[in-house]
Amino acid sequence: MVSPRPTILDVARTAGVSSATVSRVINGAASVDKELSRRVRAAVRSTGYVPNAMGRSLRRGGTSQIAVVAPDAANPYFTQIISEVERIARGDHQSVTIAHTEDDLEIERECFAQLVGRHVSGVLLVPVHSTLTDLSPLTEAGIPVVLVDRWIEGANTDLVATDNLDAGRQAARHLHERGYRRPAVIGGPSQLRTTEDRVSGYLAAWREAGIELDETVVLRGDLQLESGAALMAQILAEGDADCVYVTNNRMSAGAFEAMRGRDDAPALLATDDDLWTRLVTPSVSVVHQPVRATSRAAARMLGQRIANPDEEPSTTLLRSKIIERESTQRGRRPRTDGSWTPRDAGHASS
Amino acid sequence: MVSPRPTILDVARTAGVSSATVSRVINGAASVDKELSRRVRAAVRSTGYVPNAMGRSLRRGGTSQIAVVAPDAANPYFTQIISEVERIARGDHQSVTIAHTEDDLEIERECFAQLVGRHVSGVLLVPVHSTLTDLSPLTEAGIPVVLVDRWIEGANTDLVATDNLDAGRQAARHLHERGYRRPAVIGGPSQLRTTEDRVSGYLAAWREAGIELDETVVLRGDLQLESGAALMAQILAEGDADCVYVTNNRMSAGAFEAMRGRDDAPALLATDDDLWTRLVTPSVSVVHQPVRATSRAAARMLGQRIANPDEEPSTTLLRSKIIERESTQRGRRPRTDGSWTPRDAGHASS
DNA sequence: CGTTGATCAGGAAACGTTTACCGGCACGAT
DNA sequence: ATCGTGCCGGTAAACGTTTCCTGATCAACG
Repeated sequence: MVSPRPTILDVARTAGVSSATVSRVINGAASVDKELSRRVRAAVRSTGYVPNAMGRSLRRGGTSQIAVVAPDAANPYFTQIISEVERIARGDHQSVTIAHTEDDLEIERECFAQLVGRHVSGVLLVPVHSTLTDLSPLTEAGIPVVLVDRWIEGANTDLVATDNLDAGRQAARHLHERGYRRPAVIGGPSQLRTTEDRVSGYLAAWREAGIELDETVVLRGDLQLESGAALMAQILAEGDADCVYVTNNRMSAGAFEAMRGRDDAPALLATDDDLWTRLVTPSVSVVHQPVRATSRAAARMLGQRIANPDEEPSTTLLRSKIIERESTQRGRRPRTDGSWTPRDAGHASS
Repeated sequence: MVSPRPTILDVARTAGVSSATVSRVINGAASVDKELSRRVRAAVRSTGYVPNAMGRSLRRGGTSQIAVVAPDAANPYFTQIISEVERIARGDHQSVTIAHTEDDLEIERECFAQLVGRHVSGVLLVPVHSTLTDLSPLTEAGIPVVLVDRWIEGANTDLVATDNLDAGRQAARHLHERGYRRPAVIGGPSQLRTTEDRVSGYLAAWREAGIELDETVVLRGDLQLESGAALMAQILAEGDADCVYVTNNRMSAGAFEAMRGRDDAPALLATDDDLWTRLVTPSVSVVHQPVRATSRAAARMLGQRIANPDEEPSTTLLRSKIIERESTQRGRRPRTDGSWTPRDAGHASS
């Protein structure tokens, strides 16, 4: 049905030269006679030849593929990393492959083996677990790894992440400065270092500000929207807190939803500058994670680590920043000016 | 620095057998003596052998990689397709590579050539352009292609998309049933078939309902948020329309933003069930595109097309559905119950 | 006991490319 | 005129795997 694809030999025959010359013309390495070069290029066009990447990689001893491995496609870093790393990869004639580990160590392990077998030139990794993820298959195979967002115990590879401890401190300071004094916080699973650091920083900053805290101010969810809603409902029911910091984006949305229509709601400080936070009423103040900058830094770092494998691994921490909106302002009544009403259709004339 | 990776020959030597036997054990095809098989497996473990995918693909004459090609990572289909196709790919021991065309025909062309060279086993494609995208490099190389979301003129490949004409009609009917009579619509660039079909369906349904329309009811934006905001501002300034249908998600958010704080705003019917539409006040009725179902159908279809390349291409159209919220309800006053106020911090005791 | 058939392991070729090596040719210098 | 040098093109090997084909061993059957 489909004619067999032309190989370099077909091109060579058509141009009346050897395969070596064709290769030289294609890769532009050595100098080739003008006339021959012209004939070769013509033959490439006329045969529709496209170099076989498998043969090439086999001979060259390495692919030019960069792998991006993340727990899931919903991870906010994922698409950002993808577009950043693609930009860099395209310039370097590399391609990008991806894999999702679905937060499963076994899948992650298997995935590493595949990447080793495929001789990828580098890996951007958001690991599943801080202690149980085992990088050694990759590192022993000499594959450069850059960790993104999550740290791995004892790994000496590059790391690019946000300074979550600092993010938590900034959150606490922001709320304290605005006069709030009875904080609560919705954290993630205690093994997850990112959210845990945010919680720690938050608590530390409140204590430094002279506020006594008992352990009941920390509630832990599973990062999903529903869990944020449930925990916020609990906070509302207890009625103790006057401000709540939510440490991830999905739970932030849930928390906001649980507060709708409540007059006695505490101030809300959410995480991630997602679209909804500026569209809702009242608009929601957020701790903005520098995802774009992080992704870009990670992609760059991998690029230079591939070019230069034997340098010392480095750690880059990027700072979050607070975007202040209405939800943490004192005494604001956004409901009187922040919403609109669909015009009554009855007024319409046809 | 890094020890060379073991090859199948190292394993063979260690186990005292030939490379052929090792290959047979690994691939589990032919039957091998129990004892030898045991020795081979032991040797694989002790050497840390991982098969070289390049050698394998070269010999087998094909990789097991599925490519996903989309204009940009922000495309709502992108992450959905990724996770669906990955699920299928993993079961089939395939991996997934991606490429973004950045809405650039030249990049898309180059990308196709790469995929041909890499002998990918199939491509899921959201094409850049309905008429200018040229699939022939892929099809001539015998690579199965499934188009997602966007149609290509004259291509006889599989297509999975949403029925946009129907989506537009549903939008019009929804608004008409609720008593609105002076419609407007914010469309995309007229070459973009998806939004254009929605606009056409919308206009057709209004006309069928006996409403006279002139051409001024259609405004065209560039799909970005800012453009939606600008066009909605224009509609508000003219004050003619009593309801507005916005044909893509980004412009929908912009349109909503432009309506905030306006008492005389028309009803809003947006596109895509994004998170913000249910969190804002008033919540926004939407035409929900079945992205998940579409992605899943596309991934399945590619799977079976790879398994079975010579069947007739098919077209699958999935229906949208309307999710009714507050923004298209008559006479609703959501501002009185849809928003909340951060508690005044002054009330707090330390 | 001999022959046939089945089963299974090994040798070697093949996939398509790059590149080390070699040889030939042209040109310049002595 | 002859030799040396340098440039450039071709030949062939090599990358690591799979698989065809062959040969050997063994069992069963005539």
